Amino acid sequence: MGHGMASRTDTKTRILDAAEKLFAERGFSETSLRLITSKAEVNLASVNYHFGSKKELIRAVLARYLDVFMPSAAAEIQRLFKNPELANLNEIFSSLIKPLLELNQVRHGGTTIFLQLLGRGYIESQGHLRWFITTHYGQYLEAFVRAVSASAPHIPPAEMFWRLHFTLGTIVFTMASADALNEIAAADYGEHNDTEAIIRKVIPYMAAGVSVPILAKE
Amino acid sequence: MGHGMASRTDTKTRILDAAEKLFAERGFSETSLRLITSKAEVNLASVNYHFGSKKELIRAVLARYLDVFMPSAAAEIQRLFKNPELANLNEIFSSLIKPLLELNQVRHGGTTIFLQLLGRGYIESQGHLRWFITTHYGQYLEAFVRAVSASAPHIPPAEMFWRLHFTLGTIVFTMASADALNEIAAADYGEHNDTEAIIRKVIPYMAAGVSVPILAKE
DNA sequence: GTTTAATTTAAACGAGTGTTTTAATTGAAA
DNA sequence: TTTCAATTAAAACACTCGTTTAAATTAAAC
Repeated sequence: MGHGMASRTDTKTRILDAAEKLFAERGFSETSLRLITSKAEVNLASVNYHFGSKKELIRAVLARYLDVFMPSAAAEIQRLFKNPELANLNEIFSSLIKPLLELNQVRHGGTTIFLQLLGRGYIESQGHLRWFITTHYGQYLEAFVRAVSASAPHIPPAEMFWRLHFTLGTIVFTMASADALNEIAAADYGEHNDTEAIIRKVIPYMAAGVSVPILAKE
Repeated sequence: MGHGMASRTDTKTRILDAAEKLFAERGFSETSLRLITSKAEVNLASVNYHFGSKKELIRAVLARYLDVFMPSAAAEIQRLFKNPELANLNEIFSSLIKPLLELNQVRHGGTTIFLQLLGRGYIESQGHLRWFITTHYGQYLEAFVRAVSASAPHIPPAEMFWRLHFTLGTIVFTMASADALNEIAAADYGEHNDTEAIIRKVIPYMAAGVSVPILAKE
């Protein structure tokens, strides 16, 4: 029963740390277990020993971020609605900035990595990560959707569903190519934006899109 | 020199038709040449014989659509600006609908396939497809950027750069996951949207985001 | 009808994948 | 110190992948 607790945790963490970086950079299926374990300086078989399979490793990588982000984000939303006057969309989206940037304290570059992982998870892996997220964190997602819907009551639920996924695509694609975009922006416009600056640029864009009135058909 | 022209063209077309469908559905790296050639009912080696490599097959699949879409889209933009009064953003984005839907006449389901391919191309394949598109079709892209900038003169170039990439992310992510989103929308809201319906939903979102005034910092 | 180049075919190649197995090592409990 | 389960390690397994090779087939040119 008693055994080397320290070394086991260490190996698991080394794997998770190496995996999340590589997954975010190159995607899940493009990242082999051999590359992960060599970067982590652990044995190849240790992934299957500690996590069971590659698929479960992917889930563990995502869960480590979601377990921090989701409750924090939910608390921010709740705090916002304690206020008597209704929050507007910009405020709701902006309330996610703090939980997102806190991920940088959890791990270096955590904010960018998390958003990139989220994007990869939704695009790759036909549905099984989407299912994992909605079943494990559905309560948080629903609370967020309710908050947004209350702030834009003129948008019907079905339309809001689509617009929130447009929003997901906007943020996820932007963060996935943030490094490349930043290089171009620096070269062409002399701009140097960190992750927070980009988030603050994208929020007005998303808020405007989500709340734009639906045009009557001609 | 003279040789079986009919059979060669037929084989190449069979490969392209099978490949574009599978690439759009499952992504490039998740689609094996063996799956493509079995669906196309041609020999495995014929891909390397006719296209050289899998990477060049991917480019050929995309080029077959871009060669139709890009000139058509450019013509629409140009036609829009022949009109004395300035076009608004909704009109500019909407002018791409016709060129997009024309792809359905080229091939069954062509519009969806093209947009999904575009999304896969920008997300997968780290940069080499992005490079292929900008170097081969850059003139068309620049004309489009000029048209959008003229319609939103209150947005400085650097900000417009970011917002157009937000827009790219929105459309690309949406189309890459269009099938999955449509399934959810059908189950949860009883909605059944075709590609045109989704395009018409996303355009107001993007137009509002691109043109939203920049807030003075507090 | 013969020649000749284009095309198709079947088979193999070499490298890479996730996973499993079996043995060695570790370190706290007895 | 012995015991024994947890962990690490090295190797092999059973695939799949894109690509190449070499022979067979096709059909147009002469």
